[in-house]
Amino acid sequence: MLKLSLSEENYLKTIYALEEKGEPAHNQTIAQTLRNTPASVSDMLKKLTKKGLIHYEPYKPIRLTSKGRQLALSIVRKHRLWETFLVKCLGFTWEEIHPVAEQLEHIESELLISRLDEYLGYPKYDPHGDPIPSPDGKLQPIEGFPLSHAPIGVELVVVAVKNDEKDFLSYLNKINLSIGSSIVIIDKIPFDLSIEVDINNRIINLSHLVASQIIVNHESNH
Amino acid sequence: MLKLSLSEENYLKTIYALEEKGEPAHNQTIAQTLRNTPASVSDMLKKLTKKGLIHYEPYKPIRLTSKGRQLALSIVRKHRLWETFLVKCLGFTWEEIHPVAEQLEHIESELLISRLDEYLGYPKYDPHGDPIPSPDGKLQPIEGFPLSHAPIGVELVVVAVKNDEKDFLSYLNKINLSIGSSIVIIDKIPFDLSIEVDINNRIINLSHLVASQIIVNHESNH
DNA sequence: AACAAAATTTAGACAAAACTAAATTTATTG
DNA sequence: CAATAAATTTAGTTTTGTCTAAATTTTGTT
Ligand SMILES: [Mn+2]
Ligand SMILES: [Mn+2]
Ligand SMILES: [Mn+2]
Ligand SMILES: [Mn+2]
Repeated sequence: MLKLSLSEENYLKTIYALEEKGEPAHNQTIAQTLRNTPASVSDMLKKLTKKGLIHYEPYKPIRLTSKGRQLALSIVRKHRLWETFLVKCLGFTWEEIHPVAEQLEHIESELLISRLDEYLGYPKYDPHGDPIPSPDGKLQPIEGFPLSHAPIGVELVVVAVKNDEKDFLSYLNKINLSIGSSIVIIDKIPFDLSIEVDINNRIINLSHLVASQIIVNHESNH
Repeated sequence: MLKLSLSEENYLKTIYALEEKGEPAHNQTIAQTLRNTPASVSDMLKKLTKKGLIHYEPYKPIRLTSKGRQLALSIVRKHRLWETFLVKCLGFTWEEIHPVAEQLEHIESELLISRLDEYLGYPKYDPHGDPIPSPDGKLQPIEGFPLSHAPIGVELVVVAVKNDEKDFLSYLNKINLSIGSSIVIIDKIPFDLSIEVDINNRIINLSHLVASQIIVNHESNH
């Protein structure tokens, strides 16, 4: 199977992540995510095209080919399995794991990943609630909806968060919110779209921005 | 602390390994180990000198500075902790671990390594019997001597092997020899310096080359 | 000590992945 | 529908780490 460089892997993963979020993958978006210049991105896009990993027509949004998606998914699988390992085995907190998993995801060993998967008990979701792709690249979509769109007065369970940034996750720690937490919306404030919620019998106000990145459901996925 | 590239780390580790084996680190030796040309090695040695990591005078053997040794030891520490993890947690055999640890040793995270160390119960030796440097670069030397130099008729314990090559380790698997195995030398054959040994009540002949790379002691280190 | 052989360094080139600045293409809008 | 503005590509550099071929230094041998 095609061997990719570290950079190529990071580009593929970025394009996949945009696709997953439903955002069109434009040069600029990729450049911002990777903190590269658009000129560098142009160069790499040509290279990935030549390798058959993306569909690329200048100025049009970039799409992964099925081979490209397959490779991207295998990197995402590794990322999420390592994140799970860091939390379940090594006692990392969810805001500490992303930068380490960014490195570990590039380790190349089929055996390592299948053994890690087994060791962890074949987890379906990572510590942020994101689905872990199976070895053949299938993934179980998250069942849920943003807390910002949930009804008042109903008991909800947090199943995922849609943001890996340290500041966001530390804030959730501070208000004692994690995957599996129960939440009830007490009130909605029309003025700024913030909501008042009950988390572990403590009432707090969550901004719309925060609430929109917390995915909840009526029962746990796990 | 000084940040090293992947290549720089591999050069430092190679120089350290030669030093550990007592072989003078000449350009050629380093080139062979890393499968690079002597010209490339010359270039890198200049760079490492400028960074204060080696003592380098053209044509003289290369020695690590104390800063260089410190960095090399931290890579060795990571390598050996990961090897231990692969065997103890993921069920790898000792001939499978080296290439994977070669990749994992470059992951940069203090927290990751200290947590891994803790998770493994602060092991003193890796699966090949090599000592694992402490966080401050101290290492507990192996107590033992080569099987080729051991006396006849005495019960011995295997404490280490001085060769990581797959072929060598697979052979040891085949004859059921591992760290902790009991061995008694039954006879020595002067003609080719091979020895007849009893391993788990099976008598076999070991060549001098093999016996010289098996380190034994009168009792286990572990 | 002189000379051949071996080891090492130097010179010059190259590929990968980034950059800046300039040119070009596409999008927006008055 | 021009004409700006924005996005993207192209051209030309740079850095890192490698290579080959040639020059140089050291070592070993008569
Ligand atoms: Mn992550
Ligand atoms: Mn995650
Ligand atoms: Mn090893
Ligand atoms: Mn080892």
